[in-house]
Amino acid sequence: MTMNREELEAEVMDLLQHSELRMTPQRRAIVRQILTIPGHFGADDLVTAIDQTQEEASRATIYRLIPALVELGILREVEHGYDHSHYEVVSDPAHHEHLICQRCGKVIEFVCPAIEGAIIGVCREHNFHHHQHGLEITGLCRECQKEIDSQHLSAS
Amino acid sequence: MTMNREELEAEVMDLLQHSELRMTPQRRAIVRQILTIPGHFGADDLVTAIDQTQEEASRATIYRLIPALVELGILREVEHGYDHSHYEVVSDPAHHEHLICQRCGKVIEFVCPAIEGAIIGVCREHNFHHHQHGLEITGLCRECQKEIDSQHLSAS
DNA sequence: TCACCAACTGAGACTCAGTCTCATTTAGTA
DNA sequence: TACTAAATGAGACTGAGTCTCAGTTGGTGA
Repeated sequence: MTMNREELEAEVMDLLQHSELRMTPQRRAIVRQILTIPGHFGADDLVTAIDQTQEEASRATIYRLIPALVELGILREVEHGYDHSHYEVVSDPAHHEHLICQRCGKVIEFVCPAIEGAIIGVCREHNFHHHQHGLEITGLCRECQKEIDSQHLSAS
Repeated sequence: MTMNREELEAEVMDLLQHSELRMTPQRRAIVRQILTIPGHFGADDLVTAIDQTQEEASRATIYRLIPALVELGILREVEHGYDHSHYEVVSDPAHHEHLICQRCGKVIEFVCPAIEGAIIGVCREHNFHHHQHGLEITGLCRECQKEIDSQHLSAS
C-alpha cells in the first residue's frame, strides 16, 4: 500500500465515499489537510492547520470526523505519552513502534518482528483477543545525548 | 523488593525524608492514600480518595507531589491509552507490560523478557538512550469475548 | 528554644482538549 | 425537485491539569 499523496488521497476519498459517511466539503478539506501533515498530529494541530487555510471546518466537525476515520482504518491512534491524543495516517499496514526523545520530542519509527511475535505469544497465553498495541520507548536520541555531553564538558 | 504495606510505607517515607523534599502532613497523607489504592490510579482518583478521608490535601498539592514521586522512583507513569495519566506504585522493580480490555477496562499485567530484550536491541541499533518504555496491548479479555459470543448466539 | 526563610500550602482563577446541544444547512435518494 | 436523515457551526460546557499569590510551616543554625 505504498503510494504517493494523490493516490493516497484518491484511496481515502474512495473509502469515505463507500462508507456510510456522507461526502461534504468540510470532510474533504479535513482529509486533504491530514494528508499534507507529515508524521503524527494531534486533533488540535488539525484545527489550527485548517484555520490557517481557506478551507473551512469547525472544531466540532474535526473532532467528530477523527474517530470515524480511525474506525475506517484511515487513521491510527498513537499514544504520544507526554501529550494528548495523536494520530497518524495508516498508509503502510506494517505496524511500527516508536522511540520518543524526551528532550526534543523527536519520534523515530521502527518495525520489530521479534516484538510482534512476542506480543502474539503473550496474547495467546492470556486468552486475550489482540486488537492493537502500542509500544513507546522514551529516552534520549543520539543528537540530544551529544548535546548534553558537550554541555557537561563545557560546564566543568 | 517484595514487601507488605507497612514496610512499603516505611520505605517510601524514608525515601521522601532523605530526598530534598520536606515532610508535611499533606505529603504523608497523600503517600498513605496512594499505598491503599490497589493497582493503577489517576491523579484525580487520588483527589477524590483524599476528599473522602479525614486527611487534608488540596488538589494543587496532590498534582504537585505526583511528579516528585515519579522523579523519586516511587511512582511510575502508566499510559492507560483511552484515558488521562495513570500511575502505579513501583513496589516491584521488574518492569511489566499491560493488556487492556477495551470493553470492561480490565488491566492484566505481564512480564516478558523477550520483549525487554528486543527493546534493548532496538535502542542499541538506533543509538537511543533508553529511559523507560510502555507497551499496551488493547483488545478483548477472555470474559468479554465469552459474553460477546453468547450475545451473538442469543440474538441469532 | 527561638528566629528565620525557603519550601510548601490552599483557594480559586485560568487554560486547554474534548464533548454536547441545538437551530440551521445540505448530501444523497426516490 | 422535494424530502429527510445526517452533517454542520457556534458556542456553552466539562474535566484534567496548571498557575498565582498570600499565608503557613518544617528544618536548620545560632
